[in-house]
Amino acid sequence: MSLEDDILGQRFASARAVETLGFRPYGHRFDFTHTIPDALERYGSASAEQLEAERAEVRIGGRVQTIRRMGKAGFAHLAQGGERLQIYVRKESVRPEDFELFKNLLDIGDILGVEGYLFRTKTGELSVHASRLDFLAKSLLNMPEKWHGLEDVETRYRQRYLDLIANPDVRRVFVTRSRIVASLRRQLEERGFIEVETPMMQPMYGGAAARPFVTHHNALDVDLYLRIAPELYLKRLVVGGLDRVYEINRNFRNEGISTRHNPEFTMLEFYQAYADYRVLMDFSCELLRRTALDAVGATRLTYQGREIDFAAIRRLSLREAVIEFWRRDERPTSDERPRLEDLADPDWLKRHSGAAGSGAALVEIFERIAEPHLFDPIIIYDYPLETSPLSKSKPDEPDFVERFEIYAGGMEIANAYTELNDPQEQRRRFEMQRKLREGGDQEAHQMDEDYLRAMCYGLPPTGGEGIGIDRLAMLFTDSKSIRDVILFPLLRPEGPLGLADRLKALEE
RNA sequence: GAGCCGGUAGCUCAGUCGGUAGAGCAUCUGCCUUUUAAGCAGAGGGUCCCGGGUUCGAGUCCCGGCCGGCUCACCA
Repeated sequence: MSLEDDILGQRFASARAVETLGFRPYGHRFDFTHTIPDALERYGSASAEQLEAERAEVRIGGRVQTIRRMGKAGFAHLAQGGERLQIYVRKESVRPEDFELFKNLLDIGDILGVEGYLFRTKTGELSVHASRLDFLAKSLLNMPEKWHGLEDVETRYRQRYLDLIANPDVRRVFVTRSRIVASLRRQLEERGFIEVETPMMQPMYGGAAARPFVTHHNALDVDLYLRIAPELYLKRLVVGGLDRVYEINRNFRNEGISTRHNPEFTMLEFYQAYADYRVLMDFSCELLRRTALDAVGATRLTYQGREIDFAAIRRLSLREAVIEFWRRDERPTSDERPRLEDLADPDWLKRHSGAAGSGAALVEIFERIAEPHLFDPIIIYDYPLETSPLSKSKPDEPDFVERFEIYAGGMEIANAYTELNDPQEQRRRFEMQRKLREGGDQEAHQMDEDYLRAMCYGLPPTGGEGIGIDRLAMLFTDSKSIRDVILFPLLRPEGPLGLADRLKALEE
């Protein structure tokens, strides 16, 4: 018999004994007067004398975190909402069954309700002087160690609930993530955007360059793709007159997993009719500035040891960025810093990149030369048309489109453009993509005639933008890995645990 | 997909040159009415990730596999 079976058996026996004492081992309801954070907020600064005078009666509930038993009395900490409050259980102050419960049957991890009055101990800690205990739930398995918490990364991801119990910082990360999303929603709502939900299962995937997950619908007998982006559906809605529309939801891309990539990730996409990418640049800066304030209370923050400031976002064209970040020592050749004319010269581009087209080469060079250095938040604008099949071209530079990306912490966090709204031009772009696809580019955009049809009815001039919520959460919580801001990141499935059999054996 | 690193008690970790498997917390028994990483005395608990191999002998060395992390590639 392993130790864990031993513990499971002990705890199961303890749950039965709790029942024999007259408690329910798994309670139904507990009417508390304060959450633990509320109680600390309300009474955290009250002096011992004030507490004694007021003798505030409270009922609190939470998970038992520590127990210190001393013969005829003892202390425990209850944890709730990321905070903890001490309780003091004295034999002569509670019912006999309460003390029996506390003395012999309570385990770390159990959920307990306590009624009593607030006081301060000798050492000054706010505590509940218990008059009555309620048993609310038994914990049958050992909790992680109290001092070091749970460090095993795999267990933290697979059993996130344990991570949340044992590591208070983890809770803060996900609270911050929630604040980010709430702030973005609030700002968009304030500007008259409405939130919608568009299909996650799509007969044709588009709106980004990525490989999709495929699934199958039995009744219709059709293959469907999990969406790689909601873009084409949101723009159909703009055609339908939803001039300001947004969606915050999951995208799925069947690609590698890394510290910056999870196969499912959350994206905000919003579309504003009658706006262009210049309007979105200004809006983005304000959006990020206020999200930072709402999420962490400041626009300056530290990411991986370096300060970044969301109130001061630089703007640089893609070509300017290549020139600015050009470094001879990172090049295999001894070329001098290029001039703008070089970046327009197909021969020069061919010499410096293996990519097929001039546009792809320019982007490849940018990603190699400049991207790693984009740590401070920065807007990079004017991308080659070739790599942007859904963006509107620049009137004075037909090989470039009105598109920008925002980088911060060395990561791309947003992508935006003036939407292409000319159906003939869109058809030609799709045909260009089809040629790339026939040339072996699996991620090239598919011809989407249904989308073309919508555009034929007339898409107003529109600016659209996508912001990666997970990466924003990484920046605002100083997380190195995207898995630390996703509650249940994708892992290979575990084998059978055998827990059902062990529980069954206990019952027999 | 490639390279590097890791997997030992429920948790956090030691384990020397290949020679009987260790500590703290947690658990169990006893004592203890203001403790707080409570304390004191005692006890139990191991598929050393899995499978082969070398060896008189493997947690330790070799090979294969599984799972995870990091870096790179792809991508956002």
